[in-house]
Amino acid sequence: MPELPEVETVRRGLAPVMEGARFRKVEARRGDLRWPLPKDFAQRLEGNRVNGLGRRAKYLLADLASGDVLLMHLGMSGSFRVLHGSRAKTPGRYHHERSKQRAHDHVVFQMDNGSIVTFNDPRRFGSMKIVPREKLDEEPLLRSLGPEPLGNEFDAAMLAGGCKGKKTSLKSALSDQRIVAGLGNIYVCEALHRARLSPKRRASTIAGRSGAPTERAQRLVEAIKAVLQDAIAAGGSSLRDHRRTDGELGDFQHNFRVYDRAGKPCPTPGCNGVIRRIVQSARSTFFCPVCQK
DNA sequence: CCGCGGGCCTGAGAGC
DNA sequence: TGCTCTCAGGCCCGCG
Repeated sequence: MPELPEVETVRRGLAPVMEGARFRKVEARRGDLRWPLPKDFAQRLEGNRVNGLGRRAKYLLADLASGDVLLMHLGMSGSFRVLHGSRAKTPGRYHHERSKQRAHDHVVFQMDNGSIVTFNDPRRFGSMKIVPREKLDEEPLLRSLGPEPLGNEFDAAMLAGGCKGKKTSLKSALSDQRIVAGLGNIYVCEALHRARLSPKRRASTIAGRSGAPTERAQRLVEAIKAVLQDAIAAGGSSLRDHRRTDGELGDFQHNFRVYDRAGKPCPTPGCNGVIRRIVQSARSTFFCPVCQK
C-alpha cells in the first residue's frame, strides 16, 4: 500500500510519541515478516531512546541513542497505530483499547511516556531491521535507492540522467526505486497524468541527446513533487490498508485523477478523453490516451 | 548490466 | 450463504 506520502504521514504520526522517548517494553509477537526479525530484536530496543524519526524513500528510520538505527518498512499492508498515554485520563476507553489485540499485530512498542505503538501487517511484506548507524551507507536495503523526489537535488537533470538510455517504459522507470525513490503504482500514474506524458513512452525520451534534461523532464519533476506534496497534505491515500496512526483514513484517494478511474472522463480541462486501464509489468496503469503523449 | 516475470502473503470483492 | 477466482499500493530474485 504505502508509497512515500503514506509513509511520511505515518512518520508524522509516530514522531510526537517516539522522538525523545525510550522503549520500555518491546513485543515481537511474530518474527517471520518479509525478512525475519533478529532474535535479540526486543533486547536491542528496550531501554533505548529514540533521538529522531526520519524517512528515506518508503523506509522509516528511528535513530537510537545506542548508535543503532531501527529500519521499518510497511510493505503492502503494514500500518502503525498509536495509543497515547494521555488516554489514561479516560480510563474506560483507554483500558479497553489498550487490551484489545487485533489480528496481525506483529510488533508492539511500549514507550516510557505511556504511549503504545503497534505494527500491524496482514500480508507480512513489511519488516524491521536494526543496523549500526555507521553501517547505514552499506545497508543493502538503502544503498541503491535513488534521490528523494522532494529533495532539492531532484531536478530535471537528475531525472533525465536516470532515464537516459532506458529502453523500458516511463511507467517502469518511475517505479524503479534506483531512479527516483518513493513512488509506487498510484503516484506514478498520477504524476504522469499531471505531466501529460504517456506511461508507455520510452523512458529515454525524456532525456535529450547527451542526456540533457528536456522540457518533458522538467514537467515530470514538477508533477511528481506536486502530487506528493498534495498527497502528504491530505494524509495520504487510503484504498484498503493505509491508516493514519490515529486510525483515521487519508483523504487523497478522493483527488485521484486517473488511478482506479477506468472508463471515467479525463479531468484535464478541455480534454474529452476517457481513462483507460492497461497492464504494464503485471501491474495496472491508468492514463488518458488523449492528453498523455 | 538490463528488462521481464514470478513469487512472497492475506483479505476483499466479484461472479456463480 | 458460500465457494472459487482474481486482484491489491512493494520488493527481491532468477532467468535469458
